[in-house]
Amino acid sequence: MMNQKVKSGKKSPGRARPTSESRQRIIDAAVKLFARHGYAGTGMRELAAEAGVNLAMINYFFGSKKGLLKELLDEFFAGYLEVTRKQLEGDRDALEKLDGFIQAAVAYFAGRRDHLVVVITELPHDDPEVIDHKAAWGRQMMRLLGKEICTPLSEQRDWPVTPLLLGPLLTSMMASRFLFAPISDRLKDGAPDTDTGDYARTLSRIIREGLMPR
Amino acid sequence: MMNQKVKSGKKSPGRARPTSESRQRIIDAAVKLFARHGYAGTGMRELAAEAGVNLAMINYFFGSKKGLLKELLDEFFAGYLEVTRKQLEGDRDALEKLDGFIQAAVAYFAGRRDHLVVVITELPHDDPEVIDHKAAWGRQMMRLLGKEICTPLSEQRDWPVTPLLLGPLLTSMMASRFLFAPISDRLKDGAPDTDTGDYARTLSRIIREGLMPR
Amino acid sequence: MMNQKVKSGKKSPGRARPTSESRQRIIDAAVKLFARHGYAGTGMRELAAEAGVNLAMINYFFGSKKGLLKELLDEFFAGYLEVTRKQLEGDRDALEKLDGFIQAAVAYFAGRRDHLVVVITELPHDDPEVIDHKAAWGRQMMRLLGKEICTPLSEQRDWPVTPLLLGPLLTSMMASRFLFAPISDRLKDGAPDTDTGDYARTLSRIIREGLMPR
Amino acid sequence: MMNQKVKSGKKSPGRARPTSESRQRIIDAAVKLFARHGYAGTGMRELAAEAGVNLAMINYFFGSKKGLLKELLDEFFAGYLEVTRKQLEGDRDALEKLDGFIQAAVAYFAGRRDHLVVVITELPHDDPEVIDHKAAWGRQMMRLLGKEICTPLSEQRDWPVTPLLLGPLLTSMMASRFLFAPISDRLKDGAPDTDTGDYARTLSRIIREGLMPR
DNA sequence: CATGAATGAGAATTCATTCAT
DNA sequence: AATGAATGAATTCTCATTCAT
Repeated sequence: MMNQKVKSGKKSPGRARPTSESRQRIIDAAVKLFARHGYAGTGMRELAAEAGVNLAMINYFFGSKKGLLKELLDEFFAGYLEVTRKQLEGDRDALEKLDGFIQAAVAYFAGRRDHLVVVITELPHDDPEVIDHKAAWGRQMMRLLGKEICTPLSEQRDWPVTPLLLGPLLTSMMASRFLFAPISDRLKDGAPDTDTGDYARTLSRIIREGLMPR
Repeated sequence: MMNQKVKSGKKSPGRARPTSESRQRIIDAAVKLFARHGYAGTGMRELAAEAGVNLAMINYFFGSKKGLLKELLDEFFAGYLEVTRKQLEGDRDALEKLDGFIQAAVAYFAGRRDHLVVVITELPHDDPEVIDHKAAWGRQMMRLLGKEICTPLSEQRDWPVTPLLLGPLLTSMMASRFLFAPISDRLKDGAPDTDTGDYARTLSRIIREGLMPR
Repeated sequence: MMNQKVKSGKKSPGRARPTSESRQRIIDAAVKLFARHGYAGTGMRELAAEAGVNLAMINYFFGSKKGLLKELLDEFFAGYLEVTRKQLEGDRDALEKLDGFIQAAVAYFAGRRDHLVVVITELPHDDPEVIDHKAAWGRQMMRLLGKEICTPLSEQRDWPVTPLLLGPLLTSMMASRFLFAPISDRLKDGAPDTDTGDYARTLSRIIREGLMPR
Repeated sequence: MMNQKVKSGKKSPGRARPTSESRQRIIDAAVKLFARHGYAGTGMRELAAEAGVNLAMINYFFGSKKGLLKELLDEFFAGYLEVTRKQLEGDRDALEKLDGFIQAAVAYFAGRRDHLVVVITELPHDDPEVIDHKAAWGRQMMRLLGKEICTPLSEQRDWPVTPLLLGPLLTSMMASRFLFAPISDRLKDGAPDTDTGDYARTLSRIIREGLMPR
């Protein structure tokens, strides 16, 4: 009845894991295909084929398709939280922290576009098994944002911005470019992609100063 | 191969359509379920049951599941574009237009939360049959934004903001609250939802002035 | 429960029938499509579309899909039997009759290729409702062939040929060209079709003299 | 899109194939049912039940229902061509070859009545995916017949018989008995079947000498 | 680790038919 | 005579998963 393997993903320190090569190929294929066709829209046969791996291996390694999804989500969330923590904790000025966060997070997103898409498109779906993973992560993000950004800022400002607004808002803004990529690619007629650094800087500026220069 | 029904959706003025009642019930059920379990994650049986309609009627009216999806997307896009056009065209100041747009669009999103979720979560998926619909809509949005907002503003500002950045960005920002709703609901511990109008005003302010007061 | 129309096809003398034009269009479409995709392989939607007629009309006129098939079979059989009778009855020499029969039957087949294909491909299928039609017709053919051809010939020959062999054999021979048409067309590389009359004459000759000249 | 199984059918010598037993049972059931109700008229449920196999195994082994049909056709064609080649190649007299061919082919048909019926009734249907299989086979038959029978005979005779006529004609003649079997069975009132050998001899004689004795 | 076979449930779609208008 | 809506069963095919080897 129970999965016989299903190494629970967050045991050993760092990144150690037997990672039998096949395992990693499955993850890579999953990220790619889930991002393109969605989680539910991707079949395990297709996945196994893309990974060049026997179908049964997926369940062997991850217990189930959903286990694979959780693995991906956790991978992404762990990294995102780490990046956030690194930028927000410390004793810099709140606005500087925010700048640093945006730079680092955009870079993180840019390096994991497919992961990001999977995370975002699965966000609103209310699978009870999956939603816990997301909420647990969200709670930590909110706490950080509240403590390091919202509270300090609210003292200098006449209107409040809660972490429950700011968290989703920032994430959405930074993700927008990658979420809309398939459409943007069609519309930009061969024009080159903006540099990721520039993209982050623009976001930073908008967040801090708004669209109009002073 | 071709659907023999699928009345083309944009003939008569206003909202007239034979709308045999069943048809509408199917659409309503689809919006609801697609938003909760995703397009691919929703079965047609479940859909028919929710709509209280015979399974075969879905294909009878929409030709295919994908035809139904396109209908939903087009419905939403048409309304969104109309709202946008109404706010952006005219001879007001660009920033006033932007304010009006944000108010109206947030209100539009708030009234169609489920539609919105479907549209956003399907955005990055690259089904070739569906992507055209999205691109066609995107093109019109970009044109409007470029002409009415980006061009005027760029004259008063030293750094450029292209519609290809602004369109996705604004949409994502306004959508973020609704996209993250299932998670936010878990995290806000019974605190009441912010009023939609307040939400729009906050966004407006951030867009115009940034996070820091002057 | 019972079909409310279903005029039984062999009532009125000659060919009189209201034949509301739609009715004929349905028959024509059915012959064409049944010949190309088979009876079971043709859907009634496809059929209605090809005939330019509302789907429900088919059952209105013919009671059921099978009723339509029987109509086609009967049409063909009646004509075939008529042709056969005309050529075999009378007091000519048996071999002359056989010649006449082959000429007339090949001409009849050539004018109703699609009918022929439907009849032949449905021959071996054992639908109990349909098999009676075919058997009833077969019986009459056998009787004619036996009386007018086999019996006379057997007196002049040392080996017997029964109508149960000759009937299927002749029909198959004459039909072979039309049965294999889709393949032959691919293989003949643009060479023109043999004239139908020549085809009949060749068959006649083979039947009478065999492949070797004396 | 592509079947991942569908082992290509003509690798190893003789008849070897993994043939997991289920596979063969499916084939046997298909031949039987396709012959009785036609290809399109046979459902896969019915087929799986008859084979005593899980429904999904059919697609697992053959990719699709059509894949299964092609397998059957190819099986039959390969054997038929082999029989033909064995009888027609060599340096015997053309008429002797023809005799040998008829004996062997009738015997082959008699041993595979159901296969034969499937092949013949699918012949005139113009499914583009299937027609290639049939044409490829037909081409080889025609070439053999032309070289070994038609060309030699045409030198001794004043009227030509092309392989495009003779191929379909011979096949139809030999098949006629099996094609018409359900009807013939009804009409022969319990009389025993003619022996297959006698049937072949009669055909041979007709082909060589015609219906009249010298 | 890896594989091929197998399974039952479910997928989307189409079926022939009916019926009120 | 004709139509559009509706139905329940059946269609082919794919699903995620399991298991013996």
